Amino acid sequence: MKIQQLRFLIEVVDSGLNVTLAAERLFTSQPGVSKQIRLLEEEAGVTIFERSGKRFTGLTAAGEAMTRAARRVLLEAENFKRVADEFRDESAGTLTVATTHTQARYVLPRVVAEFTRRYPQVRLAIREGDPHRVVENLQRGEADIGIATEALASAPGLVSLPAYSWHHLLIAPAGHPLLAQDALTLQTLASHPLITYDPAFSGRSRIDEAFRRADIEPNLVLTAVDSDVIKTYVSLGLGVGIIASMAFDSQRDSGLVAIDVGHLFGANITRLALRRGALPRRFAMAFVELLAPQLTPELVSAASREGGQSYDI
Amino acid sequence: MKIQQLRFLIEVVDSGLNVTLAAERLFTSQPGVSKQIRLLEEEAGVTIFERSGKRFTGLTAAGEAMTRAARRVLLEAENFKRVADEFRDESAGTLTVATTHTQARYVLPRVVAEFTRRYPQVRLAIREGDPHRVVENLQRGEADIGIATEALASAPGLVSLPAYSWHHLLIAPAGHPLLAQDALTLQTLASHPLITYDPAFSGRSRIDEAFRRADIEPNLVLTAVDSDVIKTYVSLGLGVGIIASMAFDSQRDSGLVAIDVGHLFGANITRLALRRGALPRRFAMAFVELLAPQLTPELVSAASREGGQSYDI
DNA sequence: TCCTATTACGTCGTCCGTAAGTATT
DNA sequence: AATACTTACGGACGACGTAATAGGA
Repeated sequence: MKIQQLRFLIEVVDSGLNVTLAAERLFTSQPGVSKQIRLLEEEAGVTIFERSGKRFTGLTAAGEAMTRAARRVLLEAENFKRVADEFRDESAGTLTVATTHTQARYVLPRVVAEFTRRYPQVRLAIREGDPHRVVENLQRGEADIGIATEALASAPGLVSLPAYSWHHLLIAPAGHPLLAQDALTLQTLASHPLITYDPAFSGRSRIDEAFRRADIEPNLVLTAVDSDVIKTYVSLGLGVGIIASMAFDSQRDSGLVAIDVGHLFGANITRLALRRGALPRRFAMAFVELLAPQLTPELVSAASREGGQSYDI
Repeated sequence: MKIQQLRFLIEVVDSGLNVTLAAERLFTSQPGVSKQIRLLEEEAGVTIFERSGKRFTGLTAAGEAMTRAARRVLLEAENFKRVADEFRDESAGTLTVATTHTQARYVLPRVVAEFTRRYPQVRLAIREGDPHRVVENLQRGEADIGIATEALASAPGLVSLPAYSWHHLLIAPAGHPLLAQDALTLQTLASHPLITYDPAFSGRSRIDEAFRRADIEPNLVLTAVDSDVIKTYVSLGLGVGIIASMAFDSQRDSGLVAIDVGHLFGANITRLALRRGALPRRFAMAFVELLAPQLTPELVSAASREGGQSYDI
């Protein structure tokens, strides 16, 4: 049994049982993959793939279990290499962070600034996408760290930790009548045209939930991925905006006034996720600590190892 | 990086940094091992072994961490094979149980009888030794299951579960004055010549502890590994014996009388141990369940995966 | 008929074993 | 001087790529 055979096996499974596609992704020849799969099956004495003639049509029960076991082996093999990398050059390498627009635009800049100062040799890549994209990036091992408010907590194969808590702000042009209100309610809010985030972004679920629970239909005139877009249209008088607290800067956003509406929509927890079982490199843990000081390297290291879902044979 | 290189690395470390010995144990040539180690170091770009000239004198910090990581890879590789074995032939294979004399002689026979009836295809091997030997067998992967009353709970690299509880018996020839005593005390006991287990066996630690706490010096005239030896000498009138409750059978041991002295020495818990992270085969779990019905396969399977000690780089 | 996996075959790499060399105790 | 690792070299196996073949959709 060779590591590469396991790699082939996993790639075939992840390519939807298409050996040709798997071979392309592995930058090798299709017959080579085919043969190694066969050799693996012979050595194990077990049929991994259900075949109808020459097509792979599914995984046998053995194949399911062996795929899971193979993933573990590969994960540990990656970790081995990562340990070596760590010692070869403590402070060089690549750190890929998958996150959403709001985080990338308003939260990460100060973290990135400090990080690149401390680790000038680390190539930092930020992948922006919606929360499900973030999850996917992590699951595939294409990103080391994921940061998002949605989708991370329950994703299989990942561990997530709370990074920080925030709430929503209402923004409106200076002088807007809503700003003079004493106790703002959802009812009042619903009587104005609203601009906020796209579904699945930046705590939008909390907003929907609050209105639904109150059985009020908000008047959403525009939704955006991007807080800047929201602010722009609010400035133009198209409506009042609801944005994440960290997206507002009273200096930069002069002309707009923000008031706290945390009491209406509750607190949001932005979480940080890692692939379960994948040991983060030291500089990755440093990045995490810069983002959320309570997440010490020890804590993050322990979390990455914790709770491997037990798999039965 | 190849699995075999990791195997070589671990064997060299476990051979006390002696490459020649490692090569012998691996049934291969010494230069081959030497070369693969070197290749591994080159590929990783890291020095694993400290050398003084041509001798290996120690592990570098990187070597320590990489050794730990390599062990994990190998453990998962073994698990992969075990999964394959499980499916190739659900009910064939080898089960090695490491245990102490008392367990092997008095507890396991009924378990083994039932097990071999249910799994006639499984080759069952019982390795007898003192508790530290049991631990060693497990740690080296030479045994699948360890059963002992001592040493298992705190052993690194193992997980242990309580199997059953027992207590000590006092045995004496029929008619012995001690048997007529109403409330037996340590003090009374100490006034007779005693025969019991060797240190580190069958709850001997509890016996020592009880006497030490009462600040009484017992008169140990003979110690043995083996309850049968103890019974023999008790029959000969050399003294009174203290043995494990499961070692006495009033039928077979006629001529001897036993009384419970659990109130003097407390309860002993015989534990069952597995190598941490090593997935037991189904028949191994069946063996465990026969021994201790409360240890269900689900529970054992979960335990084997639990609490991987986190390792830092 | 197209697509996909297997079979066949030649080449290159690499792993392993033997033998000689060199450094350390 | 003995022991232990490294270097050198030759042989054999194995992995991979190309080309041809067979089996399904």
